[in-house]
Amino acid sequence: MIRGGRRVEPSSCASMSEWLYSLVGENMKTVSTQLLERIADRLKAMADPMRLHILHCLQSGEHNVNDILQLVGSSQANVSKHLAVLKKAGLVSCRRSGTSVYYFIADEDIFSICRICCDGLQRQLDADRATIEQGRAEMMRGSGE
Amino acid sequence: MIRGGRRVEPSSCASMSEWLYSLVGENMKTVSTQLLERIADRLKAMADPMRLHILHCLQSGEHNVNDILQLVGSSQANVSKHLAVLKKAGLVSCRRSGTSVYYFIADEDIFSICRICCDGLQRQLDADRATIEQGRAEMMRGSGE
DNA sequence: AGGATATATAACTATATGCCGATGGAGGGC
DNA sequence: GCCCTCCATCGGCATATAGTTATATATCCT
Repeated sequence: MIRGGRRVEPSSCASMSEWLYSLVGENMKTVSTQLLERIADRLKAMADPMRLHILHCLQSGEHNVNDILQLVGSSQANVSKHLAVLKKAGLVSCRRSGTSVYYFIADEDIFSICRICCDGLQRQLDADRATIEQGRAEMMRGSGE
Repeated sequence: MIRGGRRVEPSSCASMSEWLYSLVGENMKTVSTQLLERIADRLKAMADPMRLHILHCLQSGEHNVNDILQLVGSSQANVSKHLAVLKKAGLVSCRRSGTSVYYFIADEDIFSICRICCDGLQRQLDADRATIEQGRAEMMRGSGE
């Protein structure tokens, strides 16, 4: 937390909630801009269909770049850049073996996030469908009068 | 390490498998591009510091636009546009009361996602610190010989 | 109706991002 | 050394996005 000139070191906090969740200071307005940016960066790294595809490919285990670009069906340069983004965000890591570079998931939590998103999409669709069906029923009743 | 095919099975997969988890078809390559795009859109809606700030403000309860722009300290037009993005993504909803429009969280799961991101950041920082400390210790030993 | 307030939208600029083609650099086999 | 494979990076182009200013819309009040 870096508000008001005083800086609280993570090590001096008992738990994450004390540091990261010092998100909220004395009042609602003192939110750490830094933290918001870092969360945003992390989400931004995931918020791309191609990168999600790559992550999904790596879910089954590590792969080298050549394998990945075959799996996702894109150019080498493009995949390489996306991998660089994922790596910079700490979502994947890599190791060298000969001329190949093998990438693997560094943070399994990304799949939890994906699942939460899928659940949300599902709920949203269910709600939309219910709304439409209800509306349709009302229209039917209206035309019946 | 993570390689070796571990797969995260969603607990509620039974209900989702038909549509959402058509993600994985017979083989790994048949991933629904549509689903990846929709997940990406949802994450993209969250992946912005200003929008995260707004969401955080709404965590305590509904607020009208004027309150929100005071809380986050931005212009009316900008906040309004961000709210439109969040609404389109289904993350917030709103209701009208007089001339005011009150926005509120439509999907509490976003906070779970934030929480996961914070956990990840924390782990990452801890790992970085450990690496640096270990490296420093090795350097110390090296100079001592 | 007309004015006041609250919110949404349009037009525009600056910046960021995704993609491609071409080039550079690292490791392995000859 | 030379070449080959694999990967990373650069320059360029097209699009997308955050931000601002100005304008439009909606509701309430008199």
